[in-house]
Parts: sequence; structure tokens; C-alpha cells
Amino acid sequence: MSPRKAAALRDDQSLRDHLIATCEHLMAERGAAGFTVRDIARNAQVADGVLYNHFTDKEELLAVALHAHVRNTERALGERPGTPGQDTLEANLRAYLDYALRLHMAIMPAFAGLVSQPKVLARFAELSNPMADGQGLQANLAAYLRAEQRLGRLRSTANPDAAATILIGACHELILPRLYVQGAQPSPNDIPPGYIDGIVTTLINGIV
Amino acid sequence: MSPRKAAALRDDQSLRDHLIATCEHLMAERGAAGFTVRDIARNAQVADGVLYNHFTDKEELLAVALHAHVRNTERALGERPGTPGQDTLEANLRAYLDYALRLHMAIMPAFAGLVSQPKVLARFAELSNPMADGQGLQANLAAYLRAEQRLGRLRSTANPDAAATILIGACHELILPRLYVQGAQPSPNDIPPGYIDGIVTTLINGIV
DNA sequence: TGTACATCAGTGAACGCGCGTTCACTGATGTAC
DNA sequence: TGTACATCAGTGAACGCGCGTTCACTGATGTAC
Repeated sequence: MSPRKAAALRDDQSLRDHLIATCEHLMAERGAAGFTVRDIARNAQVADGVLYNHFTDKEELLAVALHAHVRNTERALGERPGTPGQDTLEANLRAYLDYALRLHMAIMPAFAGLVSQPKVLARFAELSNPMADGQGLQANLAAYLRAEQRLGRLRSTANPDAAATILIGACHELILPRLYVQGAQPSPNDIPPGYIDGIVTTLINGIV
Repeated sequence: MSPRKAAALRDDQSLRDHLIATCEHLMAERGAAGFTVRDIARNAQVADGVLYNHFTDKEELLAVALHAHVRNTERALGERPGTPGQDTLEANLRAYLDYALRLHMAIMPAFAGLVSQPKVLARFAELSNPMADGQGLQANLAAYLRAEQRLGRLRSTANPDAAATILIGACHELILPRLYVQGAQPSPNDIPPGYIDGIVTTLINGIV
């Protein structure tokens, strides 16, 4: 008893996964509020109604797709850089900032518009934190910096939490304004030359 | 020939200004996408249709209200802190970060959800940049830092643009996550103790 | 001063569109004989 | 092996609600005489 199958479905993929993947792409392109269930169906080349055979409502699909998008983006970027004690601190921080910028460029458009969708937020909060193995990027970076501090590569009076906030904040500060330019899709090419260098050097050396 | 007047209107206020003020409050509370024209009318205690006697459409009202909200918030906060050469650099940066945090706490909720409203963005872009006399906060802060650098209070090799980005980024990093917590309205009380101190000290002294 | 009329911002019921969602129907596949 | 039937995921037209917007009507105020 294996009944009808969606025409557009590749053999190795469930319709549920196909819908999630389609929704991921739409979110990454247009933000969480930029498309309708009909848009999803049309892009997935599937009937309007099937969605409700696999998800209780649109919000659940959005939440699951957002979660998958974050995890897939992380996987595509490869391992998070920075091993305490290895290479130079400066090189590690550059690599980490570059990683964080790429990650945020891929996921921030999807989060845009989500603030006004409390139902999706609630569903998303029920899922595990997808960032940095559940601990979140800022905390992950702060932990790395504390490890470097124990090894003596950060001044003992330095503030790892503030330093981590500064690096992650520099990602938001670069990407947020671009989200407000019509039709702009942030891309690693948009990182201004010297941006990473300027932030890391300033963080390491201070300004006085 | 002065015809009918809206029942709820205070004597000294035009209906247009009354609508803008109402819309400002709703945006600050619920974000740009969190209410309907009927919500505006109900809150303004005015008929559904009047809006269209004063604005070509909802988007124009939203754009004008957002603009007014930014300008009013700036006015309410008083003068931007920081005069080059006066007080200590550290005190000025603390005051500036405190100012920027309060400003962003008031305006970021209003900008939330705007990303998926390209029409409002387009209208808003047509208006003058309301931040820091049209130059924007980051640029304003960078200019201040360059002046301090000329006075010798910043190392000559320091990077004023990166430093400004770091301070403004620290605002976003603190406030953005709170917007994603259901029903949370950021308030100056939410600035964690030591947050401003940690960022400013780290920026001034570096971490190595 | 008092009365009839003109003006037009404000009113709110109604319109129509687009959305999320439903559900009677379709048809490819597995099963019974 | 071939034929009739049962299953149920997929289909897509249709539903109903909420939204932005419209427009015939209301009524407070100014004007004419």
C-alpha cells in the first residue's frame, strides 16, 4: 500500500523534506514573512493542500525550515575555527569573525520579519538552539577566549564576554543595514576590504 | 468654512499629527508589521477611513510615523554626548554607548518587521536620514573619534571607523536577541550591570 | 440678531482581494483471488 | 499471470476571514441676506 506520489518529488526524498527544503530557500531569499503557502506549493511544484498532511500549520513549517536552515548553513561552513593555543590569537579571531560573518549573512535574512510572527517564534523556541551545538555563537566564542586566557594568550584582566560581544556585534552592524536596502541579498563579497582586519586589530590592541 | 472635527481630537492638534502620533506608539510597541489600519483608527478614536484624507496609503503613514519616532526619540534623549577634548575619552565613550543603547532600544522594535515591507522601506528612504542630523550614528561617532585622534587622545594607528562599528554593534548585539523573545519590550533596565563598562574598557585597552 | 444654505473633514458600512486552511475527489500502488 | 478492489498521499477548487481601501452620507461651522 504505497499510494500516489507527488509528481515533482525526487525518488530519494520525502515530501516533508522537500517542503522544508523549499521553504528554507524562500526564507533565505525573502525573509520569514515574504511568501505565502501558495508560494511554497508553487516552488515545490506540489498541491496547495499537502502542507497540512505533514505540518499542523504554516507556522510549524516555517519554524522547522528555519531550524534546518541554520543547521545546514553551519554544516556547509565546516568546522568552527579557533583551537586554543594553536596558530596565533589574531589569526584565530580573524577566522572566527569571517566564519561568523558568513553564518549571519546566510541566516539573518531568514530571521528578518520573524519578530512580527510570534507563533513562529514560539515554535522555533521549542526546538533546540541550532547555533554552535546548542550554546549559541557568543557563548562559544567567549568560551574559546577564556581558554586562551588560561593559556596566557589574553591579558588576565581582559574581559572575554565583552570581547565576544564585540566580534558578534560587528557582524550584526555590517549586515543589518543591508537587510533594509530593497532586494539586497548579503554576500561574502560585501565584506568591505579591511573590515575583519580593522575589527580584530582594534579589539586586540585597543585604541589608546 | 471649517467643517466637522474628529471627536477625539485635542484642540491644538491636527488630525494628521494625531494619526502620526498614534502610529508611532503602535510601532514602538508592536513593530511596523504588528497592527492594521483599523488598529490605528481604534487607537486614535477616529473613523477607519480618515487616514486616506491625509496619506495616500498605509505605507506612507508608516514611513512618516517611523521617521517622526526616530526624531522624537533623539529629541527626548537630549544632546548627543561627547565633545572632543572635554572630560576623559573613557567617560565620553561610556556616555555615547549609553546614549546609543537607549536610542536603539526605543527605535529597533519599530524597525522590526519592516524588512518584509519594501513599500514602507522605499518611502522611508525618500525621507531624510533622521539619525544624527542626517549623517547616521556610526558616522557621527567615527567623526568624534577622529577628532579625538587629532587631539592625540587616540593612538595615531587606531582605527576610528572600526571603533565606532564596535560600539554601535554592541548595541545591536544586546538588543536584537531581546526582540525575538515574545512580548519583550527592551528597556534601559535591561542593560546588564557592567555591560557598558566591559565594552568600553575592552575597546580602549584591547585584550592582549 | 435670526434663519437658510453651502461647505467639506470626518464617518463607518461595504467592497474586493489575498491569505491560510479544508475536504471531496483522484489515481498510483499493493493485495486478494 | 491477470483482473477487481482497497488504500491513502496527493490534488486543487472552494471557503471564510481579515485586511487595505472606497465612497455615499453626516453634521459642525462659516456665510449670505
